[in-house]
Amino acid sequence: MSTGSPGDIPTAGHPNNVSIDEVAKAAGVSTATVSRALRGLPSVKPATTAAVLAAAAQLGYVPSPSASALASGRTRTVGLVAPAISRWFFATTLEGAEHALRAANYDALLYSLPDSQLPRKTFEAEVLARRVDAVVVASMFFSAAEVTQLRQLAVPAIFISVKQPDFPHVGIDDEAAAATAVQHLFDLGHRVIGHVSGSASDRNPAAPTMRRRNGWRAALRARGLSATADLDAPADMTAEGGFGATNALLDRRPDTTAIFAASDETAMGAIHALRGRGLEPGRDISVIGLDGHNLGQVLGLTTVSQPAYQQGFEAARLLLAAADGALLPDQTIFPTELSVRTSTGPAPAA
Amino acid sequence: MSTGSPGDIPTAGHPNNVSIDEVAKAAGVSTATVSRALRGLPSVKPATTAAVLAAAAQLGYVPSPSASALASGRTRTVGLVAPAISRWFFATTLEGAEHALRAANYDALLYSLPDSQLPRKTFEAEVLARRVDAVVVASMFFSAAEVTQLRQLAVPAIFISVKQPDFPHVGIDDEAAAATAVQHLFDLGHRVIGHVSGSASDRNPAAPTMRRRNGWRAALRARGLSATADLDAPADMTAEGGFGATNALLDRRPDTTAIFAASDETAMGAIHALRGRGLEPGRDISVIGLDGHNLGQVLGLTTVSQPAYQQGFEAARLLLAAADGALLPDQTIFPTELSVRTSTGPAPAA
DNA sequence: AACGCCAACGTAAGCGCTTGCATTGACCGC
DNA sequence: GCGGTCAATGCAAGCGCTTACGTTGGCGTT
Repeated sequence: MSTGSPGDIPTAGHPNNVSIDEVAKAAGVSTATVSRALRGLPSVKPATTAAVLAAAAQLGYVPSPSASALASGRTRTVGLVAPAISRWFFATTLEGAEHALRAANYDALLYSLPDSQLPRKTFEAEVLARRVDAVVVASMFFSAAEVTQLRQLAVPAIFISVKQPDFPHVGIDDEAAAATAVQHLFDLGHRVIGHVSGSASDRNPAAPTMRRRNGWRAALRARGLSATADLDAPADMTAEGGFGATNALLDRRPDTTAIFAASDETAMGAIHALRGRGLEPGRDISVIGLDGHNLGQVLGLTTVSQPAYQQGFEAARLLLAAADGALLPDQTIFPTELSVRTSTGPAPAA
Repeated sequence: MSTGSPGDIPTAGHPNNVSIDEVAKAAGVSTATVSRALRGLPSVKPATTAAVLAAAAQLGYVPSPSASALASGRTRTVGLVAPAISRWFFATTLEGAEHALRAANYDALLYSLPDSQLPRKTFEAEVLARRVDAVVVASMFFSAAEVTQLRQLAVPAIFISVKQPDFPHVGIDDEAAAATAVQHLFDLGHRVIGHVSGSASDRNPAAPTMRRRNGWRAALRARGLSATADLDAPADMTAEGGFGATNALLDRRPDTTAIFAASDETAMGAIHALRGRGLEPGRDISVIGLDGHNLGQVLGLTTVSQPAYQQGFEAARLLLAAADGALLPDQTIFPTELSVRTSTGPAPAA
C-alpha cells in the first residue's frame, strides 16, 4: 500500500513479470509463505498474510496459472462442451455455467463442434487432456468411443439435458414436460396432436428429444388418442428443421389441429410453416413449444419453459462443489412451467 | 506403431501421466529432440521425427499445456470476451471465433460479464493475465480503465463490431447498412421513418448502435426527411427493449409508417409491439432490422444481414496470423446484404 | 528445569516442458 | 588429409509455482 507520496517507483498494475520470489523478498518472507498467504491457507499468521498481500499489491503481482497448474496438477479450468453455441439452449446454459465458474475464479474453456451438421463430428476429448479439472457437456449424446475418451481425462464430468449413463445429470423431466404440453392441448379440445420431434439420428433413450417423444406418445395414449408414426415428424432442432417437418406432417395428416414441438426453435419453424400455408397459429392450428426461448414472446409462442441458465449454472456449481469434496448427485431435475400465449387456442369445431 | 502382436503392454490412450522423458527413452533420443519433433521443427531428421511420433503414440503421450506454457511463455489460448453469450450476435461470433481457434489447435477461454444489465459490470482484464496470447472482444465498448488493463496484458487484441480507438477492428459499415435500410423504406414510399436504436448508455461514436443511428439520421436528411429526436427511440438491444421503445415511439409519433431497428432482436420486439396494437407489420407499419438473425425468417423480418459467424472467425484468424508475424489490418469490413421479407411493404396511402 | 508439542515458517525438490549453447560426425574443398 | 561447415542432436538451466519435510521458538506440563 503506497502512502501516495510522489516518487513511488513500482506501482500497482505493472508489467506482469513480477514473480512470487520478488514478492517474498519485498515482504521479507520465503516464497513458500507467499504461496500460502496468497491462497489464504490457515497456517499463516494474519499479520504475515497482510504483509504479503500488501507487497503483492505494491508490486502489481499477478500469479502465473501455468506455473500453478504445473506444480499443483490443478488447472482451475473447466471445459464447456456443446455441439453449437448459436442455438438458444446452448448459449444460455453456457452463459450460466460460465458465470458460476467465474464467480469461483475458475476459467471456462469453450469447445463447440466444428460444425453443427448431422452426422456431427466426433468429440475429441483429448483436446481437453491435462487442461481442465472438470467437464460440463451440454446436450450431446456421446458414442462409446467418446465416453471412453472422456473417462480417460480422469476428471469429473456432468451432462446437461442428455442422460448419459453412469454420469451425473442436470436437466428437466422431459416426459413430464411433454405431458404438460399435451395436457394443455387436450384441455383446449384438441384430439389430433402431432409432434415435431428431434432428428432421427437422436434415436437414443438418453436424448431429451427421445424422452419428449416418448412423453408425447404416452400422454396421447393415456388419453385414448392415437399416436401413430405419421403424427410424428422428426426435425433438426432448428427453426428450419421445424419448418420442413411441419409441412411434411400437415401434408400427411391434414386433420392435425395441434402440434407439440420438441423445442421452441422448431416451434417457431412450425409457426412459419403454418403462416406459409395461410393458417393462423392458435386459431386454425395450435402450436406449443418447449424451452422458454427469449423470443417466444415476440411470436406469442405458448411453451413449456425450462430454466436453461440455471441448469448451466447449477451444473458448474455442482462440479466445483465436487472439487471441494462434495459428492455429485446423480440427478438434478429442474421444474418446468407452462406459459400460455397466443399460439395455442381452442380446437376448431369439426 | 505396434505390430499388432498380442501382449503389447502399453497401448495408446492410456492414463495421461506419460511425460516427454519417457517418450525420449522409448525413442532412444533426448527430451530436447522429442520436444522438437513433436512440434515439427525442421531441424529434426524425418526418420527421427517418425520414431518419436511412433513412440509417443505407442505410449499414449499427451503434452502438458501448463508445462509448455510455463517454459515457452505462450499459452496457445485466446480470450473471448463478450457482454453476454445468449444474444444472437455474440453467440454467433463467438462460435466463429472458437472454430477458427480450434482449427489452429488453440484454446478458447470464455469471458462474459457477470450480468447483462446496464450499467454493465466493468471488465477486469486481469483475469486473463498470463493466460492468453491474444484477446477477441465482441461488441463491447471499453472505458479508459478497461483499455488500460487490456493494454497491460501486453497481448494483441481485436475488437468486433465496436471501433475501439487504436485497436484493430472487424465489422461492417454500420452507416452504410443503416442507409441501405432507409433506402429500402424510402423506395417503398415511406417518409416518416422512426429508429429503434441502441440504448442511451451507448452514446459513444465507436459503438455500432451510435453509428447506425448516425447512418439513419444522415440517410433521412439526405432525402430531405426529418430526423428529429422524437423519431429516435433508444432501447436495449433485446426484444424486450425493442418492444418498449416501439410503443414509446408510436405514442409520440402516431404518423410513423416505418421503423428501422438497430438489430433484429429489437426489430422482433418492434413487431411484437405492433401486433399488440393491432397493427400488421409490412402492411400498416413496416419494420426492418439489421443482423440476419436465424429466426428472422420465421417472423418474415426484412433485414440488412451481416455475416456474424465470419466476423468472429476472421477476428480469430487475424489474431493467429499476427502470432505468426503477419500484421493486423486496422479495419476488416464485411459486406451486408438486404433481405426483403414480409415485414416491410409499401407505405399506406395517406 | 527439562521435555514435548505445535504453530509458523523455511528449504528445496520437483511439475513437464522449451531453448540457448555445446557437441558430434559427415561431408566438402583445396 | 585436414580444418571448416553445418545438420542433427544432447545437455542442462530454467519457467514460476506447490508442497513434503525440516526447523525454530514459545508455551504448557510434570
